[in-house]
Amino acid sequence: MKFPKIPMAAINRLSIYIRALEELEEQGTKVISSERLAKQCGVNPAQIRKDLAYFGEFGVRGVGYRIEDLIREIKEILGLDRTWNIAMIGVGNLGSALIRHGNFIKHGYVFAAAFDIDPHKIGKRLPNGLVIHHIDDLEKVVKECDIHIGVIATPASAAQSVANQLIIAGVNGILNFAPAQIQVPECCHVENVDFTIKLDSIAYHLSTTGT
Amino acid sequence: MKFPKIPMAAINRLSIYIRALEELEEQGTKVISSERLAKQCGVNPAQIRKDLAYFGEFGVRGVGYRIEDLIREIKEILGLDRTWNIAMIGVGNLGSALIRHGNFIKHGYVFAAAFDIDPHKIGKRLPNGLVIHHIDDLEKVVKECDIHIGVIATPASAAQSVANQLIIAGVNGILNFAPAQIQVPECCHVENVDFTIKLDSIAYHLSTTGT
DNA sequence: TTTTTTATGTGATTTAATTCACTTTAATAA
DNA sequence: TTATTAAAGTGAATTAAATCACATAAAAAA
Ligand SMILES: NC(=O)c1ccc[n+]([C@@H]2O[C@H](COP(=O)([O-])OP(=O)(O)OC[C@H]3O[C@@H](n4cnc5c(N)ncnc54)[C@H](O)[C@@H]3O)[C@@H](O)[C@H]2O)c1
Ligand SMILES: NC(=O)c1ccc[n+]([C@@H]2O[C@H](COP(=O)([O-])OP(=O)(O)OC[C@H]3O[C@@H](n4cnc5c(N)ncnc54)[C@H](O)[C@@H]3O)[C@@H](O)[C@H]2O)c1
Repeated sequence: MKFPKIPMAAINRLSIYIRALEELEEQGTKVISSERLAKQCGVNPAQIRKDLAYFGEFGVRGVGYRIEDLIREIKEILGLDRTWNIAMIGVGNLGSALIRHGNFIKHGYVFAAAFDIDPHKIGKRLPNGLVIHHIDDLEKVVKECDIHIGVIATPASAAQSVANQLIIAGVNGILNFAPAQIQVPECCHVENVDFTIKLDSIAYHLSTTGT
Repeated sequence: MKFPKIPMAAINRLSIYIRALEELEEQGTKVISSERLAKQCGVNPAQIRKDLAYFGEFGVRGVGYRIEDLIREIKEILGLDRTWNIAMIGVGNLGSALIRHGNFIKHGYVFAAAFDIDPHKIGKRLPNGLVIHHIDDLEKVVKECDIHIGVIATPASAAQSVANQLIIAGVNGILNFAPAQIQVPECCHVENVDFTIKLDSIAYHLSTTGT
């Protein structure tokens, strides 16, 4: 494969493949074909082979993919052969639920610092041991804790200003839960999570195919 | 337009247009061109016109779109010209944060009932007044409360069984927060929310464009 | 060894989505 | 009333993504 531009959808599928492969590994399976993996992930087998082919040759013809190896390879492709330190901005309802959640650490994501603007919250210690910093200490703490990803869980009205502060602090990856379209420079990558868009899509389907 | 098959991406964009339009309406704007709306939403103007053209003609040539009318039209397209009653399954960390969250009601989504399997939680009253039911009462309560959408916020291990119960109860729209691939019949529409996939995508971008 | 089997890797094809570029229509100015 | 301007609507072109179908290579069987 020459100079392929890699579709974003392919990257997202790699995450899905990893989930399935890890489950299979737990069950003791050693090797799997693109056909069986495809069935488990609900995609086309050729899709899996092509997605992987963007990055190299990881299978054995006539045999399939060695699961242990493939997991390692995909993790390396995605940059998951390390841990990522995350800053949580906005320790409210959602922010604290996310920090409390144990699943992120399993995937190598570590909440390394938490920030808020509410004076009642600053200095408080969370169940997992983190102390809540003032948002104005962001740049300092980001450097100290080697943070590369920021999660925005503030009200929408604060989202853009928080994003600006993150970028000044040198954070180039942002996961935004606020229902606001934030503007960032080219160097920064933003992923938005908006549950209401998903609900809207469900409502559409229910409405069009008899309630 | 004859018999267009509507791309799923178009439906999701309609939600984004609504958000922007509602913001504009609050600011007192009455009319907007596809060009200005496109800039605000970060898409191509022709995209907006084509997305809308799947459903009819809503603009005025030479003028633009009357915001109030367009909001109403899009809401009707998406089936948002009504309220939707939702059941929350799994009132843990995430489930209770979602129920507590005030933004859903603004969009017409009402948490009408909550369910869990933990005996300590059954019968407890949530801040918003809902009583937590046992999951085995799902079918009965779904009927009583006219619920059409189910949100799964249980551990992944329970997700498939919960989905089965929802479908038996006649719920055909599911928003699934558990990191599990659930199997449902044709008639049921599932949307998955998986934050770690978004984080993986951020990790990939940070890794490829020098950390 | 040689043959058969199996499943990857990939160029070619098909399908889908997006964008362009032009036509149409409404409003405004001359 | 007529010309001009602005922006929606849309068929055509482009671009991107997904799938097919077969050549290729490894392993197993003969
Ligand atoms: N809670 C949910 O289930 C849910 C669901 C979907 C979307 N969201 C979105 O997630 C965001 C957070 O929701 P929530 O329910 O946790 O809200 P919340 O009000 O409980 O928490 C927001 C927190 O952000 C803090 N904050 C405000 N401005 C800040 C700033 N400039 N810097 C740092 N911290 C700041 C507040 O002090 C508060 O602690 C909102 O944008 C909401 O729309 C939440
Ligand atoms: N909390 C988060 O921030 C977060 C983030 C991403 C994904 N998730 C996912 O969301 C789900 C919920 O996460 P959580 O942190 O709220 O977990 P949690 O353990 O706090 O809550 C799960 C709840 O589900 C209930 N439950 C278990 N089996 C059930 C069943 N069969 N029927 C009804 N209720 C049942 C449990 O009693 C518990 O109250 C998990 O799958 C998790 O992976 C959570």
